[in-house]
Amino acid sequence: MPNTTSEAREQVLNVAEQLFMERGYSAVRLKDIADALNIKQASLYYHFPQGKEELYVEVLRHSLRRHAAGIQAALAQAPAGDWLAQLEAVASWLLSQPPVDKMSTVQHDLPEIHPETVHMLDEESFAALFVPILGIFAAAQASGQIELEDPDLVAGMFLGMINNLHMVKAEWNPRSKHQMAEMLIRLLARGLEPRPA
Amino acid sequence: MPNTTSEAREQVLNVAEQLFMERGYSAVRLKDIADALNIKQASLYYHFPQGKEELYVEVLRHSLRRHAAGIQAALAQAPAGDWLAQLEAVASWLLSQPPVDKMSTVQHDLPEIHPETVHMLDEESFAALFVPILGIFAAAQASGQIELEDPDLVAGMFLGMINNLHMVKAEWNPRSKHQMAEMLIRLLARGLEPRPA
DNA sequence: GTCTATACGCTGATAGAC
DNA sequence: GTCTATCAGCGTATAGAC
Repeated sequence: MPNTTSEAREQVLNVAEQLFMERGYSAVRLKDIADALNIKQASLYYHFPQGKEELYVEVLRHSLRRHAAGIQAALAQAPAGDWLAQLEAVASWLLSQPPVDKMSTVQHDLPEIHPETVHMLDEESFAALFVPILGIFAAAQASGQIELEDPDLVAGMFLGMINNLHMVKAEWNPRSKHQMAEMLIRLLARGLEPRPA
Repeated sequence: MPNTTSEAREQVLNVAEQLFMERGYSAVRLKDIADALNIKQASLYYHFPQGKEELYVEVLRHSLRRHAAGIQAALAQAPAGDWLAQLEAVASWLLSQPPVDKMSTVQHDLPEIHPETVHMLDEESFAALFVPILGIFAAAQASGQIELEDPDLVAGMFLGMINNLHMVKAEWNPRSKHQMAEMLIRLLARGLEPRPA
């Protein structure tokens, strides 16, 4: 019975995720994925009978599920109420993973995908990525630790900012991505500090 | 004599830029570009005899030249020494243009392009986009208006931040991109404010 | 400058053996 | 689960007329 969880299928998803995320949907050939797995292109159809599009969508869902769990875990491990530590924990998780550029992915690649599917992915990525981040800022604001006009905007910027770090080549900046994330978060924190009227 | 500046060629570049920037190199078919111009696919080879890759590279160079000029113009028009106004002017320019995601473009699409060409584009985008922004921050820092540890990092973040705004769908956030840019810049400015030890 | 016609390689996909 | 064999369709590119 295909289409269920299995060792081999999992491997396909992981390898495919790597490739799709770094090159985008249309630039990745099924042969590339098969080669990376040392199997033949046609063998992929055992796991994903509907072909490339199904594989891609499953990759995205797989990735989003992992991110939802990873971000929750990062938050659980960070001191409750410490929004700065929480942001850093989430950033650290995001940097440990292949890039998940919600927007870039969704807008570059998904024109080629069925619109209903796109909508579903939109909602899943919203729940997995955006909502938890937004929660951090909202809580910090509610407790008066920060002042911000538009939590949605800042949450989106945060995600984008961290994601951009994935693309910074080592030659551009000598620091590690984690160091850069930390500096940017510190900068953000300064900007959000409450201040006397 | 092809390969030179001409009305038709310019049109091709503009239409192709739009498509390449929103879908990425491999997802755009020469037929898509031709259709948008109401000409036939093969006709593109009159202007770009080397084919798709040449067209793409010329699109990028064309775009970078326009950005270099546009950013300079934006800076010239902003009050000298007013780094905030300068950032806003640059942001406004960038938002008026099709996206130029230096990094996303360079890393998604350019695997399929000759490496030497990639290097050249790297340098051109560095000079056209990064250097002017960096200049703003460096000058502001030199004159003591801001305090920042890593100007390169902040300049890169600024570019990425503005570019991300291109992908924010209207349903996500009711504000205009310019409003969002203004808010983000204000936030950044707060974070960079010098403060007493 | 743009067209028609066409060649050709590549890619996604199917069928069926092991 | 993975393989070989095969194919239809698409996308790039070329040749040459207008």
